[in-house]
Amino acid sequence: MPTWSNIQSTFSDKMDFHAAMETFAEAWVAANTPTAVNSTEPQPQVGKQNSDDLPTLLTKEQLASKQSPPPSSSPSSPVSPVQLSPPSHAHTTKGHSHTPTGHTAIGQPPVGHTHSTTGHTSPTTGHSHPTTGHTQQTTGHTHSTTGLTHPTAGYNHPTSQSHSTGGHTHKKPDPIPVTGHTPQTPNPAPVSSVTPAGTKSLPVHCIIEQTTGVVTFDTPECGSNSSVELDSYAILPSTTLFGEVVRTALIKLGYNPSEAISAKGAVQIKNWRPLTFEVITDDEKATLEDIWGELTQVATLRIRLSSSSGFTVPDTWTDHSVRCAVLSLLRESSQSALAKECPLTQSTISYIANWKYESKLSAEKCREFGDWYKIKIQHVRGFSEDKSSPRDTRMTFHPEHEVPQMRKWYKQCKNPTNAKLKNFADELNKGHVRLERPKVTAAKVKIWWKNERQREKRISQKKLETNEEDDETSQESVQHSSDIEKTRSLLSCDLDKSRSMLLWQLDKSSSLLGFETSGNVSHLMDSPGASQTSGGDSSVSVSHTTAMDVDSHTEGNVSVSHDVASHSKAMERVHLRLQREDLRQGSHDSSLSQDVPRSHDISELSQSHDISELSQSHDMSQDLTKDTGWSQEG
DNA sequence: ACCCACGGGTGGAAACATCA
DNA sequence: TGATGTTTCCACCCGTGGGT
Repeated sequence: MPTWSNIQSTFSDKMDFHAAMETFAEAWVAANTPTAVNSTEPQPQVGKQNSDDLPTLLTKEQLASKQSPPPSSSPSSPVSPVQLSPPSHAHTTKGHSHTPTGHTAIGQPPVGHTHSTTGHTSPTTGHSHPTTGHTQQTTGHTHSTTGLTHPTAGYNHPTSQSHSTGGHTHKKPDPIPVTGHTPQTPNPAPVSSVTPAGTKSLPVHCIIEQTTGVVTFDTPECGSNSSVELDSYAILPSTTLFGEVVRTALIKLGYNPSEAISAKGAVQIKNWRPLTFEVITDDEKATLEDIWGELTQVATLRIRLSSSSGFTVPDTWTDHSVRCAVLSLLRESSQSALAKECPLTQSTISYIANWKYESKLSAEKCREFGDWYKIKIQHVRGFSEDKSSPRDTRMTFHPEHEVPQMRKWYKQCKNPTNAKLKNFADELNKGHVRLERPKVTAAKVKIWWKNERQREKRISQKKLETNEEDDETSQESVQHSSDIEKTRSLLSCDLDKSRSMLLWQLDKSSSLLGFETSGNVSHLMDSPGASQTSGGDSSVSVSHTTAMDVDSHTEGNVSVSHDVASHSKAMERVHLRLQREDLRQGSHDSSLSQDVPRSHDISELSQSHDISELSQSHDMSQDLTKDTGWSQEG
């Protein structure tokens, strides 16, 4: 029987371990996020060995095998299945290509798992690009969990599913008509799901590539300067117009509309040469169902994006080209600023940015815009050097190019020294953004840091308030002591989830590597207090896990090996995401936070396995996962 | 006492969404 | 499409606390 360290070392030889953990993380988030597509699924038993089995990710192959055998030996795409995250993630999976052949399951997203993490700003700090920021609100959270359920919440059991996601409903209707946010329905569909309205959804296997050159599929060579940045599934309504599939899929996968401007799609059957949409059909009214309906098992939607700006001036300006130009311009300019320059009003631009513009722009307006755009493009350099133009005296940081970087720095150092601030300012000034904007000074950066601290504080206060409100409404009559009891119970529940999730991961990892996985959970599950934590509705039925080299656990002090600790890092991200989802859905578990104050630095705690510190100082929904195998003891 | 750094509070402009 | 409401965020003022 291999030890855990053996497993990991072997594992790391074959693939990027953390990439795999990321993948698990993504999948788990998907599994815990209720969506229509998810809920319409009866949790198919694909890949399920026995009723006690742990959750199984639905792989491309599995998906295909549901109705037909998998396409022989060659995978439908040459890309690493580990690649999951959209580019806007802070984390990128680019370059994680050490995937052992034949182990595609590990990296596969669950069917329909679409990222909702565009730009990944926190819900409250969700400041982002003018267009993307809004896009997040409207297009986010389109996870689907077909074939994937919570590890602890009763695998593949509908009621358990509701336990894991109970009460988490999307309050905000998705304005984009293709998201599949539909109410639950008990009617299952084997591959495609069916909404109550009768609209089927189809899982579309998407491979997103960034290309430095011209976006085209015309020549075989043109793929040589492309790099795959995402390999995932998007669940799209079958009624989606085929011509809209690329944009819709991109939005579903967490990209913002402006990125779709330059995108080009092609359909690839198995590993054949991709067929561009124009080759496939001229019918503008053709829907996804018409084209894709019978091909879900074998077809892949390859989407190429241009890493450059991507919008080329058309000969004749149409409603569509104006929209594309506007979206392109909004990458570098705010709506208001653009409205001041161009013939469109800010409100029109706002509607375009959100793709809400119902009526077409008049030909006259399009021409007017086109004329302006040509001049704008011609003088683009002149604009940047026009120092005389009355610019806003307020320092603004570019929401796409600067703020994310600053946030990264902020996370690393919340109270930087003056020297560091100066460095940050210098770094920012090196960026192309500062060619057109006033230079950043250390003082400005300092103010930003200060405001960021305030923002952070405000956010946690808001969270706290939200939780307290929830608590008031739901637990008015509950005595304090019982609150504590409940807290403990919930705590334990989450701990069980965390522990089981980890075990599941380990199990999955080892089974992928061909290790025996029928051993006992020994250390973790048998640890003192482990059994009592699983009380209530969250009974953990982990019947097989990987025996591993984990240090023994003692009450009040968890000393998990570093290997496991490194797992927990990945799990942190899962829980952070889950928490963000919870926040958005306004269904945070109140009782936890009531008794458990927060810590502002997760990473600090992730280093520490001291139970008291953990239990006292953290938002449990994030951090319970950090210490697997731990049980709450007062 | 003075300096410095920081947090709290807040004004007001920018950015954005929505209404009529 | 202009007007208006809301949210976000930069920047400033002021009080406080630590160090010298």
